[in-house]
Amino acid sequence: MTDKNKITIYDVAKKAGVSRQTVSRVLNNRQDVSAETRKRVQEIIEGLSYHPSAIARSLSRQKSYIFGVVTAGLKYIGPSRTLSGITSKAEEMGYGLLLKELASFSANNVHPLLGWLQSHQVDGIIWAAPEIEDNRNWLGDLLPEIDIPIIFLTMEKREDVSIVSIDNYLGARMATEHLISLGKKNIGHITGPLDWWEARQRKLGWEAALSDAGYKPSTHMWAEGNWSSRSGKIAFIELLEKFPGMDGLFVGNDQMALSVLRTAFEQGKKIPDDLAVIGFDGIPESEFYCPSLSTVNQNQNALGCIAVEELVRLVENKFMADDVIEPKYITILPELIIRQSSQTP
Amino acid sequence: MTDKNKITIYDVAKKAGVSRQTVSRVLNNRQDVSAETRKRVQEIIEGLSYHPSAIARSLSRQKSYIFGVVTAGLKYIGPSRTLSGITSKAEEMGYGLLLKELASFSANNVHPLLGWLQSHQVDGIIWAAPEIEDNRNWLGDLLPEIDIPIIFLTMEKREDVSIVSIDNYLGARMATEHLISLGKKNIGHITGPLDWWEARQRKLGWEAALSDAGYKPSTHMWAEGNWSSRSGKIAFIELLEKFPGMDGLFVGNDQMALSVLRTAFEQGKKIPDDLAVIGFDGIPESEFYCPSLSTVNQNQNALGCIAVEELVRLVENKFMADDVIEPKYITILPELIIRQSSQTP
DNA sequence: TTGAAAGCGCTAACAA
DNA sequence: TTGTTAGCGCTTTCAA
Repeated sequence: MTDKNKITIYDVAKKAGVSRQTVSRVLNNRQDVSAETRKRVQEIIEGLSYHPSAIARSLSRQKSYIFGVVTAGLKYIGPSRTLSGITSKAEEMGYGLLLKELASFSANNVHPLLGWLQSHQVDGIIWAAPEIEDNRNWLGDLLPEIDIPIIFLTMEKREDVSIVSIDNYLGARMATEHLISLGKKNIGHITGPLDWWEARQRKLGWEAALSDAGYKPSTHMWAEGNWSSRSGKIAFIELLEKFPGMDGLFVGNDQMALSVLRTAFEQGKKIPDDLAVIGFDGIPESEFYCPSLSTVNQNQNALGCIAVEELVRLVENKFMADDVIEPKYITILPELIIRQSSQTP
Repeated sequence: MTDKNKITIYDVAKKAGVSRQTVSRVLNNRQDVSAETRKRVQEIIEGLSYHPSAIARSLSRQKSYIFGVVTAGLKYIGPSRTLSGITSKAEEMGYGLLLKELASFSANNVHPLLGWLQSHQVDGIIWAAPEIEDNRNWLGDLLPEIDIPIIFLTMEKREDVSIVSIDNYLGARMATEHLISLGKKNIGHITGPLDWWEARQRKLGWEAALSDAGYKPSTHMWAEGNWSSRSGKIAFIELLEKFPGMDGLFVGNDQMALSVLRTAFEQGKKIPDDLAVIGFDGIPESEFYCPSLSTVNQNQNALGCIAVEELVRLVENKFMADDVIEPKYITILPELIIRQSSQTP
């Protein structure tokens, strides 16, 4: 390790025989520096392998080029895919990321977290944790106090904030209508945990598709899971009992669908003939389930990318002009992927 | 939004009728403040909902309480599980995280990235991207220039840096020995991409277990995949041809094992009687494969946690004392999970 | 084209 | 127990 005396702009200036401002101008690519001086300074910067302190810059510019990201459930694939979209787009747009993962999905006490982000002068916040129960209640109280642009992911439309969401309702409709188009007449549904907004939206889409086709969704036709494969199995067994005529099944996510496929196999049910199955998410493995799983693909990577793009818009606008941008509700369309589990023979 | 004039320590001081220093003392919980003054200042802080600027603090203290995290492949479950361990432990230890995801696993040009982290004065760096090909070559050149403690995840032992690794070699041995203990005599292997250090370690473990048991590993007994389910299928088909007597198979990860199970089913091979299969990783879904998959569980969450703990040790030591800590190579033991795919009938 | 002075918001060292 | 003075490393006036 080299000695700890870090090199500052002052060292560069001294060595170059110019003032610190001049070095600063070179660093910021200003035009008012003679070519000659610029070159000399640049060489010295190289030679000293000097890195200007981003922290000092942030302080003096009052802009950090850092976004705060609040996420939850990184050990699941969905949130990480979104995060991956966020990192790549943020990199592209020249922003760094300060990451916080909530201890639980439904974490409610966001006050200290917001304070922390504020104190770190993030230029904007991406709220990528899902909407569950009342974990958006803080918005009413705290939002007015925050002077930092925020963009939310996957939550119910509100007038006062910008949101990017995948259209879960539409995806569920598409899935259900697809099963109907197969000639299935008794279509069940395994929901996600219904305190999740996304799970409720998917259930609504299923109900709407059934109603539109002249069927009446009712309680014996659905069961609630919690996204996990284990819960999917339990819900499926429950459904087999209370909805014996079921010939089609829309499952709230792919992981639950995995154990549906397996349990159906164990029980001698033929898929898709006896029972057509479609999942939700489009995780890469679902193509290799046995049989391969039809699913509704949601592009979570794009979700993250779009969130960053929109946030950059909000932020740059705040710094440049003073005309407030209207909050937007941006919707991403899901996409149907048909595979063996719901293929017409 | 409230007005943009942010509240500073000066505003608090003025309102409380004390100096900024006194406010600073209250903020930092110093003892040399009268109870009375402290209380008054605290109330004003509350009332103004004042958040001290972490950026200004970092600048003046020369310590940011931020770690840089370099990761790759967040869209895959492994890296995200590790990241999740990192976030939770960092939170617990009072550190924030500045996140960078490499554009590709094998990204080689880390120079600007290191510069960026340095300029942001991170107190330490967690290098969580995997070791592939020559993407550790920069260590020799750049490491001496970096004055920031770094901890690396899952890479080959070196004397000059601290490393936390899961013992891939041992895990592979355990898996293979387990198959041997079942009475299997012709045990194949589907490797990960062999430019990955982890994949090579697993292959070595498989070879060692075979040799120790008196079998001779040879080229016709293994095939190379790239971690994906699709590649697993291709490799399996290749193996079926060139190693027809195969009655046991150690697969480099669970996703590839998924398509092995499926392909075996399609070909009428009975698992585990005709072919016993074991994977690697222990992803939650593997329990619900059909049949459920035996696997070597690697606790990636713990990997992240331990990395943070060790890094905190390095960092605090650097700030407190000046005696250099010896680099450590910490190893995490994997764990065998036996399920249907390798169960004695 | 360059430099001097002031300030970003905070803390450390010293005085009172 | 409190306040004063400097300074963290940079950028932004303004003047030369």
